[in-house]
Amino acid sequence: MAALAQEHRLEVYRRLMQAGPEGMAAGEIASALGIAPNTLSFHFDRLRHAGLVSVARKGRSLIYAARYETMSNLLGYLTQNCCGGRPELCAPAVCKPTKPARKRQRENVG
Amino acid sequence: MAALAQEHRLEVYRRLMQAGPEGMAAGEIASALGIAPNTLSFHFDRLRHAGLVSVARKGRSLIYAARYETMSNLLGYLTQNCCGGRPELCAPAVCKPTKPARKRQRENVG
DNA sequence: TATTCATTTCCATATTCGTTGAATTATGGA
DNA sequence: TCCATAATTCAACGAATATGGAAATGAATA
Repeated sequence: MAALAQEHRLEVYRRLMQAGPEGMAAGEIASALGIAPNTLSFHFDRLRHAGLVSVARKGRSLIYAARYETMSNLLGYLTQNCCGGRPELCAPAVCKPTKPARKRQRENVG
Repeated sequence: MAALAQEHRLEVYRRLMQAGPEGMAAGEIASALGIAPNTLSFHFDRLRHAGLVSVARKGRSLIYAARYETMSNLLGYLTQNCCGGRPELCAPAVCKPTKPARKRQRENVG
């Protein structure tokens, strides 16, 4: 989770999300965001280690792409562990745009 | 967001979430989590500065409580900014436990 | 008032983090 | 092979972070 707690990494990740499954070349992101390539490489390492991005070589460029599943897991973790037992307090902000209707639920907390 | 990117702070916040609106005394959390009181005070400062907790004095103890609204905002921010344009990729993990039956059902994510 | 308890603030330290510059690996083309 | 491009690794630095001990603050109590 700490991987997204840094401005540059968050920017990078958002760009990759916008780029979609095709991803973007490292240099492309570097020039788009104005980050030095080696600095960006450092951040990529963090993102990759956190499982937030995947990488594949294409020619002489390395293509990075966001891993949606990990973000999904992160959101699930936050709602389960941080809002656990009281999802009605946190879920609305996330679920509202998709489906505002909720039922009551009962969940035990260790 | 960086406020939760630290193990101790995340633990503290989860405890406060579990404690509910009544909150917990600082010393109570300190002994429960095995964190030195002054160190904990440092982390409380971060959490409070991030708007994640509120504090109120009760007798000679300071009662900290989680602010659900901020977590709700955080989840909203993550879904909007990181999953923006593709909420169908992230929302399922959050919305599923509340009401699984409406559209297609997805396999559970770790 | 003096004392005691709970918590914070101050200070000092070891660690981690983000960044830069130089050197290195990897791919593609002449 | 040699060269250019793309990205990484390495070494190092300043800044921020997390932590603990000592002292100070605030509030209840005798």
